[in-house]
Amino acid sequence: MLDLKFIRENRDVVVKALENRNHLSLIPIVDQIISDDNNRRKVLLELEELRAQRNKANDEIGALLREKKDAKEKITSMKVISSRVDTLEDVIRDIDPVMTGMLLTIPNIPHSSVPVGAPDKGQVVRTWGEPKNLNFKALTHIDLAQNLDIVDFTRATKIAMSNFVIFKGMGARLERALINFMLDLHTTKHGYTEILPPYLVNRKAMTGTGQLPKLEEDMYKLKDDDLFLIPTAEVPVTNMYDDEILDEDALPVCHAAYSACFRREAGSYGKDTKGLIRVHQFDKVEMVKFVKPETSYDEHEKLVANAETVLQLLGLPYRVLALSTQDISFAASKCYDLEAYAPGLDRWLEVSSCSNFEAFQARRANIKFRRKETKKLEFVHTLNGSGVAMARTVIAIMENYQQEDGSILIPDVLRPYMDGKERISKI
RNA sequence: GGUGGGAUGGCUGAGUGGUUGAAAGCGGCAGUCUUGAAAACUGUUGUGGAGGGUAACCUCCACCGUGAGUUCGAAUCUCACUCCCACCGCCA
Repeated sequence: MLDLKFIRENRDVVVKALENRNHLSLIPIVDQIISDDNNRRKVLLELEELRAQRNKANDEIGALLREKKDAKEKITSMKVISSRVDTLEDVIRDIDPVMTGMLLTIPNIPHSSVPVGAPDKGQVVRTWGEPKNLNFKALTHIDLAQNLDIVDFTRATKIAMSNFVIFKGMGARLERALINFMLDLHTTKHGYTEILPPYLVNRKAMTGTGQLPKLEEDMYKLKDDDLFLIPTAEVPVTNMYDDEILDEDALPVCHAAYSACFRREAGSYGKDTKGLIRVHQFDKVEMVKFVKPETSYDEHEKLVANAETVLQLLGLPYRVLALSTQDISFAASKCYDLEAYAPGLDRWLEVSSCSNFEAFQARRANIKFRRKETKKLEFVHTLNGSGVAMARTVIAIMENYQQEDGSILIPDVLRPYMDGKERISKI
């Protein structure tokens, strides 16, 4: 959520941001917010003036009654003012939820360093490693997995629906190894504290991080309880601290959380329907940071570096993309994607998304800290990034480490997590 | 699922219609004392908003779980909702 006062005083900046995001349809909403706000403040001025009168008169009535004097006349005249107060309060009461509703639909303002334009304006910031040159015909992870019997696509459909998967045998073991490897790395080497959060959260939490109200149709929802299956651990971990004031000395607060992630992927039917690319449930280790505003862009770079370390240790070639204004998410000011190369599919796969939300989420979720120097409360900046998302990383491992005989070598760093095994093969 | 109790400031906790933004204690901050610290003592200590001022700041309004209602006036009365706690039942 943007600060209302900021919108009021910086319409140009907000409009420019919407243009850069290609959300032109929201510009009239911004103007509506500004005019409603003007109207509201006008009403508020009169209302507060009347309430001041009323408070004063009430004190006098109280004093008269205490002295057992007659206050009838005063009470009668107050009835008039009170009824006017009621009327004005109704006006405010009608405007407020409408304004809040509109405010919640305005996306964050992209940082000045974000490339302006369509998704193809995103810039490759750097690449690491070389796409492997296999001297045989690379198979896709689908063929590899089926030949090795480590992922069962068809039975998952039987018990759930299409685009769910069952990991089996060494496939399940690989998944579990990756989770543990990533958590161990972030908690012991990168200074994150581990969190294992609930997978169901309430509407307030979903609104706090910005998934709601916009993306409700993308979420799995338990309508009897008004709870949602989390699309990412970002939601529970960020909202852990909603309505809290964090200790300045404790910042930055850094958490790493494994969770399953659930996405309906409504509207993406027909895209990436095969294999592990786009599934309704996948595992992910997420990194979340709460930081002082002046440090957030440095922390953002560190966050990306932490995610990159995962891919480097796994030996997966990848590239870092600075997303453009039309590609960054609703709540983000800036975002880097990490894409790992998958030789079987012959394409780059997004395995991590690292964003700086500045105060956008903190304002929604009301997460602050008190600055010792000024003794004032300020919103923290929040950041998060995948470190990294399992399913697609598994694709990259299978396809990059495949051997001509159809087996898959296990990356060195994972072997301690897999009984020291060197490869996944038939038998 | 059943029954009861509760929700007040950073925390504990008082307060049942009129100087209550809210007692008291703890904590925090500043000071006195001390070589330093502790103790003791003194002072201070909520948030959001509107308006005014270059600013330090000033004035006003709102906020005692949330929302509505009664009233000239609500932390206090009424209703609805949410959440929490305890016990019982069920259960990984």
